[in-house]
Amino acid sequence: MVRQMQKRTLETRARLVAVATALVAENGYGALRTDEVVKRAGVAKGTFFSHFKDKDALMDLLIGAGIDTHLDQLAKAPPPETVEELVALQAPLLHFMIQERYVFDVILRLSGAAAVAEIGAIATTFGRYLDLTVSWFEKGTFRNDISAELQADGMQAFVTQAMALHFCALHEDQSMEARLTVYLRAWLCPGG
Amino acid sequence: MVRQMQKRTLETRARLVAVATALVAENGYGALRTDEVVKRAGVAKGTFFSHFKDKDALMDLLIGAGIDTHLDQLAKAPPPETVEELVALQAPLLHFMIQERYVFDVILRLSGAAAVAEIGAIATTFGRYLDLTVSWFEKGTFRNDISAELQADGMQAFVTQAMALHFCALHEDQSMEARLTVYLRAWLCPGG
Amino acid sequence: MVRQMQKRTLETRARLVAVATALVAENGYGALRTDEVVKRAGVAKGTFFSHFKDKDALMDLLIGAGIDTHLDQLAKAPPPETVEELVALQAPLLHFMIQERYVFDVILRLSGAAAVAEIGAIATTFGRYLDLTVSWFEKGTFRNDISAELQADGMQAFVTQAMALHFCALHEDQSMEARLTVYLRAWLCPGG
Amino acid sequence: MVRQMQKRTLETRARLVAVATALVAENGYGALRTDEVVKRAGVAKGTFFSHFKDKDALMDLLIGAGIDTHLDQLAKAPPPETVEELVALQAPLLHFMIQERYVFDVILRLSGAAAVAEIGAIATTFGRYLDLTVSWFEKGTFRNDISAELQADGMQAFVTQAMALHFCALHEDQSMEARLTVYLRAWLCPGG
DNA sequence: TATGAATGAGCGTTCATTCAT
DNA sequence: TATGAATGAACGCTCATTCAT
Repeated sequence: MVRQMQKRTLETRARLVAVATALVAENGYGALRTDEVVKRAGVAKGTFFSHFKDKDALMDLLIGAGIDTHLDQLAKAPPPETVEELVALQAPLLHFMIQERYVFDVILRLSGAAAVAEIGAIATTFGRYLDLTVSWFEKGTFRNDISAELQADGMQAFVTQAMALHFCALHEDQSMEARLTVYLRAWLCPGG
Repeated sequence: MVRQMQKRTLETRARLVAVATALVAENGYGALRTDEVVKRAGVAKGTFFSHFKDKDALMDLLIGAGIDTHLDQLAKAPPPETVEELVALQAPLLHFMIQERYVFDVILRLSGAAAVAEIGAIATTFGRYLDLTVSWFEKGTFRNDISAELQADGMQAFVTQAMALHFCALHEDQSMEARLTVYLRAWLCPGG
Repeated sequence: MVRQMQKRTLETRARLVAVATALVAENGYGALRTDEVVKRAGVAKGTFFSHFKDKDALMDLLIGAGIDTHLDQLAKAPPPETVEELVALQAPLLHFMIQERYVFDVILRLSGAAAVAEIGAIATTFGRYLDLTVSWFEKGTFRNDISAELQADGMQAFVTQAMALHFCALHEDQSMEARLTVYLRAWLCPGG
Repeated sequence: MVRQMQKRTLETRARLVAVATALVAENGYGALRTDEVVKRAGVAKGTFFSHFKDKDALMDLLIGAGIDTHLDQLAKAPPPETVEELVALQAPLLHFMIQERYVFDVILRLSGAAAVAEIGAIATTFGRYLDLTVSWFEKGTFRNDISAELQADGMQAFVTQAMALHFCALHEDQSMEARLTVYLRAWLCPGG
């Protein structure tokens, strides 16, 4: 049985997260420094590392929370019925993920947990993301020759590709949304 | 007119590459340290950086060469005519790219050049890779509703996705090849 | 009147000592960590420090007990009558003290109490050690030009020197016993 | 062949040592902080650690230099001919070594090199100290029944003992010099 | 080109000890 | 007594990159 965390523990952890969130808002994710978090939170360095295995664990939490907020919006909206709606609905989330190269890199690294024991916020949230999109495809609005899961999986692949190309100088001619639209049309409306 | 490189320069560069290749063979790409390279090559630290812009430039060269070797094999083979052939043909290359998480990360980072001026070996080789696969799809063996370029682009997306899931503990049930086969069938043979 | 310690208190303390003893047997004195002790004893960190002023107090107890066990043997034996007997009799104790560099360092630090109030197990035991050796010299078997106390004091100095050289790479040619024998012969049998 | 250090290297090292020496003069050995040394010397942290394996290596150098300075004085003086002269001559050195408990501890730890490869300044200087005292005893002023080396060795043991007791509350009644005098008389003038 | 000492900012670690509950 | 989260001040380390010679 997992021991219940004490109130003080939760408070300290919350303060660390709050401070980190504020610092990210000020300077971005890539500029976050553990020393600054610790200093502003008024806790000892050792306390930070008794709450988070390392800085990445904190980044995982922060970015995971950011993704989750966007997923909450997606979950509220009615299931998209066209490729354009699919793209438009997901656009805010995707822009969150590519706001900084650093953020995108962290997500690429942590979205697939290397070990089951290491499933963190981002990996969890990507599970939720996938579930949500599967539910969209289960309406049967798009392809019927393949499962909803596969449609969702494929969309994930194209979303990643579109985001990756966003950081590529050779593909500046098109917006990420335009690129994704082309991909998804070919993926979800073949022959259409 | 570009000044012809001097013999000694070429020799030094060749020695650095040879040493790096040997070290990679011993300890893998991720464990390569510039310190070790220069030490074993018998040159100074600065010499390394007068031959390579940065460590990534060397990695780009080494990994790019590895990819190119595999592409040579692909180019020799007749264009694949089924999804199974597509997967089987590319499998060696893909396994090269996922031999180490570090290698996969470098490829993800460098396959799309961040700036036009930074097109290196990996980016070049990925261009070649794309051209080659486009030529396969130009045979018209697969989809006719979308361009060969788009088919190749999509395959790229699925290949990346399949490789990424290779590093994910939650997806150890299926081999990369199996995963890719499912993807490509859905992508290249919709309704089939 | 000193309040009788409660049963639970004594049990907790005994458990802490027992656990620490076991851990020392497993990993040595230098590797003992309070974290491990309290974890295995199933008590809180603070409990440890309500039983022992600091970690040194526990080490003092543990090592002091080890020394005492050896002193019991020395006390049982008849007073040594030659330098060889002196060395042979004390050898087990000395080897206990140099089993680990860490142990030797703790003994050096605690054998002379820094403050009268801080006389602990090791300091006490060293007092007993000195008394015992004084009693040997009071037999008059060795020097008669100086007091038994001084003879014992000097032996202490040579014992310490011999032990210290044990940790010195430059003196690996001779065993501690051989070194000590030479010293004591010169100290206790001058001109002999 | 050991490569000749470059001028700049020597300068940097000298600056580090000079700064450390100054800081020690201000606050004592125990209060020396690597961060402060680095900061005041105007060099990078990494530079410090490329010159000294760790902080102990610097302390070894500093304290070793201090001891050496005193040894220079001892070397200049004529060989002592009485126990009183022996004590008086060495007194400044001994007081240097017990000026701080921290210093004495470092000396105890480093005076006997644990490995031949680790022979540092203090261990070297102790070798010199021993050689010097051996030369005193070679005059034949004291004992003739044992070698000069053994006389020197024994003096070392008593010197250590006398210094150790200096930090011991139970022996505050006598000065270190008085204690040492008693010891050396018994050691060097037996029967006298 | 070649040299290699120096850079440098940040991360992670240590672990005995304290103190509010 | 017992609890255990928090403390805290260093230290050591990393290692690709730069720059004066």
